[in-house]
Order: sequence, then structure tokens, then C-alpha cells
Amino acid sequence: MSDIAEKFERINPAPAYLQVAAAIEKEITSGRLRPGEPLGTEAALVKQFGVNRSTVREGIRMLEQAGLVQRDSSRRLTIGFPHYERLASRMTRALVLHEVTFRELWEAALVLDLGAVEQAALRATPETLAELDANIARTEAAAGDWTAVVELDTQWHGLVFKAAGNRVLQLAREPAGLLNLPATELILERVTAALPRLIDAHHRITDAIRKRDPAEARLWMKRHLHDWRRGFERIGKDLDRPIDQVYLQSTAANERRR
Amino acid sequence: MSDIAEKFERINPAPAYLQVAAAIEKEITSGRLRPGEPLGTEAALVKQFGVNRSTVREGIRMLEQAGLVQRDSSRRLTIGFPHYERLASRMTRALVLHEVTFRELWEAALVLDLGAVEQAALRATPETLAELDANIARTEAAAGDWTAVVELDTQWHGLVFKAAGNRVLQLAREPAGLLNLPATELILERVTAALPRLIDAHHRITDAIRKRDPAEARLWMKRHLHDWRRGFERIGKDLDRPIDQVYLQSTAANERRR
DNA sequence: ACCAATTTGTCCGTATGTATG
DNA sequence: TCATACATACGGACAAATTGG
Repeated sequence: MSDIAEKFERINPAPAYLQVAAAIEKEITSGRLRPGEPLGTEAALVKQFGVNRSTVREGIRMLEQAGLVQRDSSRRLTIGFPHYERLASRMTRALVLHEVTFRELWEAALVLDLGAVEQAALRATPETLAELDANIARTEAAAGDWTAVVELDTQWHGLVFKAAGNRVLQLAREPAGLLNLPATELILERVTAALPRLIDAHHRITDAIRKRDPAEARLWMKRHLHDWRRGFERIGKDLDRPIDQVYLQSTAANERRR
Repeated sequence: MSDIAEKFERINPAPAYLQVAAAIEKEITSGRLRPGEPLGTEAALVKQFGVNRSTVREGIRMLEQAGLVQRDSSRRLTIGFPHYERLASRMTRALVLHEVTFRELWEAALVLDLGAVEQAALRATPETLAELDANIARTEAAAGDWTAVVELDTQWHGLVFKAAGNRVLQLAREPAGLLNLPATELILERVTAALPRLIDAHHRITDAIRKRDPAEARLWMKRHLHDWRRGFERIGKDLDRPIDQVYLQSTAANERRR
């Protein structure tokens, strides 16, 4: 240790690429740059920040990954609007890596779906009700095509959250929604009573929402979810097993431009 | 259009940096690379992938942003464990950009906290109960230091979710938890009755959890949250206003090594 | 506590493919 | 069709920080 008085704090400059990312992020979150607007070319950013191309690009990659900037069809940079699906896939990945169990997923779905359906009963509009009805009709028509049924079922639950008009709940639901994917398909395949019961439940819940009866809607949603759980156990699965990596599809690979 | 028979599909290679990111991500999510393990130096990756170092670095930045790889104290790359706080800040940012209202946040918190406290009542261990008690004691001692009280209150609600033993709910709560930050401080400052009521509620809920009485726990949690809402309205705030950017702290800037 | 080797952060210059007008 | 602008990718370079003897 030196004898010189220690008057100054340590200067710890963030790496340039982080400063670039932070600066751009701040412009976006502060609202000075609005979604859809062009960010400018890499060369322009190089000029503004006075750093090298490579440095700018590293910073851009981070923002790109976060969804704050996107590249349009011509690879030009535009300000993006981080949407839920993007976050959802990350949440899903985190949950799988943390080896969350089916029970945790189911219990969370119970809490969220019951809450959402209550609010939906208070707040549903004719439009959202029509969407719910249409979905059920399509589900009835899809009998036999289990993959399609599962797809529609997931969509129906999503519509309930949409009817609830709460985007925070909607975001919270995403990971719990993945409950429905492969396991549900298995259940429908193997348990004959599953599909009619599912359709009946969707009908009753939708009607309860239409009647603005939160208690009734809640009750039937509860039965519906317990039905799923019974089906899950019926096909010989263990609720306390971690969800598998089957649920994971590479996210980085999906970032390709379309 | 040419007359040559079109036998081949278009080859659309993903950019090299994405392939790098995807390849490493796959190794991690498949479990072949486990959290904490070193990923190897940039030079090593350059060799393995046969691409330029800049390219590797761009790929790394994406994984770094996603939390799948980290840099340790010496900036070497190690496999990371995407933790919830990281996702939470991302979710928060998305919600602010989407101009979510206080009402949505409050209603989501209602659904989540009520669900969590019920499960906590079924499942709390002596350890988590002790943590809840300790938190309340500290809250009582902190009276007057509103910032500290808010911090402890947020922590207490987090403990309820921890007691519920459901990581999906825990993750879902994060954005709703930010409800408590600046607004709560204002409420405590201006509404004299707020702190004693908060402490009383925390006591009663904790006791209900201890008694394994989900209904009682739920009831008091409901009152507790309605109290917050009354306080919010009392200080003249509008529930239907979007949450502000005050809630946003730059995430990129927080990525600095500590 | 010093030195040598390694590794990261940053930069420069250049070549190539592709989208747009 | 052609020219231009731009993103992608490469190779090489050097300073600063870190590690390990």
C-alpha cells in the first residue's frame, strides 16, 4: 500500500461497446427514438461515437438480441419494439435450465388462469367473446387432428388473457402456457374423454364470461385445469419431474431474417 | 425467369455470427456445457469455428446479453445461468415501452400475490417463516427511512413467493413487483396510517401462513393490496396512467463488470 | 514483487455479396 | 442493367489487463 493519500475513486471506464449499447438504449427507452424509426447506418454510428466499426457492431448485437433494434429486410437498423414472444422464449429457456417441474408450471397456470378468467368476466368485449366462440367452433371441427387441437387450445387460453385486458398477466402467462404443448397432445391422444371435456369446459367458461359471472367462470376454469392434471397423471407422467429440453427450440437460430 | 429446371432450393445460410451463437447455445441448453464451466478463449473459438475473431465476438455478445455466457473477473468466458433478475429487467423495460398502466400492474399483482400466498400457506418451511418474521422486524425498526421500508416491503413480498416454492410464479411476479418502488415510497411518506397498516398486514399474513390457513392468508393479502391502492389514489395518482420511464434503469449500463 | 505469456479490447484496411434506385 | 450504398466477414495489428511462474 502506498502512503499517498487516496483521494480519487478508481476510474473504471465501461468498454466502448457497452457504452455504445447503453447510449442507444437510453435514446430508445427515453422515447427520443421511437419504434420503427431508422437508427442510421453503421458508418453513421461510427462517426457519431468515434469508435471503430467492430465496436459499434458488438454493441448493436446486444441491442439486437434484446429486441431494441431490428434489422429490416435490407439489413438496415430500425428501432424495435421488444415483444412478448421474444421474452417468452427466453423465460422458457431459463425455466428449463432451472429444471422447473410440471407441478410448478401447473400451479402457476392455475393461479394465472383463474385470475385472468375472473377479470375477463368483468371486462370482455363482444369482439373478444366472438373470438372465443370462433376458436371453440374451430376446435370442434379439428377433432382428430391433435396437433391442431392443442394449437387451438393454447390459443383459447391466450384469448382469455386478451379478454382480461391485462398485458402484465399476458406476459406472465407465456411460460405457463407452454404447459399445453406436447403433454396436452399426449393426453388428447390417449384419453378419449379429454377432448369432449375440454370443449365442454371452454363452452361453459366462455358462457360464464358472457354472463359476466366471475365466480362461475373461475369455477369451471378450475375444473378444466384439474381435468388436465388428471389426464397428465392418467398417461403415467410424474408432475414432480422437471420439464424437458423438448420444450426448447434454439432461439439464436430463430433470429435469422425471414 | 430462366428455362433451366429449378431443382434446387435456395440456400440461405444464416450469418456466421448467428451460427456461432446458435452452436454455443445448443451446447449449453443440451447440457453438454454446464453453468460455471469455462467456454474457452476467443482464440480457441476462432480455431474451432474457423471464422474471424470479430465474428466470434459478435456471436458472444448475443449470448452474453442473453445471460447464457458471462465473463468472470478476468473477462474469461464462462457458461452462465440466466437468472431471473436479468429477465425481470428486460420484462420491465418491455412493459414500460408498451405503456402498461398502473391498474394492469396492480391487478396482476393481486392475482399473483393472492395465488402465491395461498401456496405459501400450504408449503412454507420454518426457515422461510423465520425469514418473513425477520423481515418484518427490520421493517418495524426502519420506520422513518422510507426508502429502506420500501426495499424491505418488496423483499417481504418476494419472500412470500419464495415460501410458495414456485419458481414460475416467482418469475411471473418480477414485473408486478416493481409496483412497489417509487409509488409506495410516496404513499408511505404522505399517508401516516400506511406504515402501521402495512406492518400489521405483514404480521397477520405471516401468522396465517404459519397457521397453514390459506383462506385467512388470502383475505389479508387482499386487504393489504387494496390498502396500497387506496393509498395510491389518496396521493392523487391515476391508476389508468401508464407507468413512467422512472422505472427504467439502463440495463446495458448495468452489464459492466463489478 | 517482478517478468513473460496470454487474452481481451480496440482499431485499420479490404474484399465480397446484396438490396435499392 | 448498372451503379451505389451498405452489411458481412476477413486478416492483421497493438495496447492494456490478467495470469502464472
